[in-house]
Amino acid sequence: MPELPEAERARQQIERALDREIVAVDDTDTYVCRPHAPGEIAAALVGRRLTAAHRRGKFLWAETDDGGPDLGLHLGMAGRISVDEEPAQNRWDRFVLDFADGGRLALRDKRRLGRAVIEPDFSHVGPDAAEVSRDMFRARVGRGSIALKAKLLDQSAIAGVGNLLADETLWRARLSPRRVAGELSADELDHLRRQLRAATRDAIREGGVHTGRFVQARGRGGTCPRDGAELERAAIGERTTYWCPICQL
DNA sequence: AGCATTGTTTCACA
DNA sequence: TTGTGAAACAATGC
Repeated sequence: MPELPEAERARQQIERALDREIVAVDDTDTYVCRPHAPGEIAAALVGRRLTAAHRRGKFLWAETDDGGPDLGLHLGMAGRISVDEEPAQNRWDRFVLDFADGGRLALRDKRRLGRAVIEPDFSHVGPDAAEVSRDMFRARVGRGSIALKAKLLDQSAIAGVGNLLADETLWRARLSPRRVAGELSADELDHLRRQLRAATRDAIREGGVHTGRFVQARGRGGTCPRDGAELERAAIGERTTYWCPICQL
């Protein structure tokens, strides 16, 4: 599920858990909490409160009071943030904060590719895909011999675009995922950035990347919503990619 | 049974 | 050293 729009939703959930005293932490999933040992995150957080929730791309973090450490969270391939919901049945709550008021915040993740960590390092994460400036976008996306689709997925170039949002954006921009990133013109890059912002904004408003017009058509191995052509399919950047061979050039 | 999967990290190689 | 590509990771769903 989680791409930038879902991560933004998760950030808003975390905001509901601010300013409440943390009385217990379940950090016993050593894979989700790696490289921390069990109890390490708990020792750092018990007695503190979360004071602000932030996001860059798909990476989330919360500040804590009294100069405490930041808590980094990532949804991985299937995670979501649940606040004040009943505990999940089958041990899908991989990381949990319990609050003094009886509420709780959980990283609920059927797979275990989500992540909880103290003092997260974002030094290799690029600017947020929804906020990146025109000049920054040209410089970071419009370079290299890599396929354009793969460049959009590179979180160190710009952060937040996942497989579905990439396909949706490229379709809107009428650009082929196979184009070489470094060979796009400045005009094409500006246009791509506009379409990326629009696709992201729409997805946040409508409730997720699944609501995208192209994503919906794509799932059913279908046809281009614009011209009805059979969609092309291939692995690009190690991810399954769909595009319209007629209108995406 | 086998394969694919909305993500990230790590490693090999040019 | 940098950029690129591929595999590993965990668990579920089709």
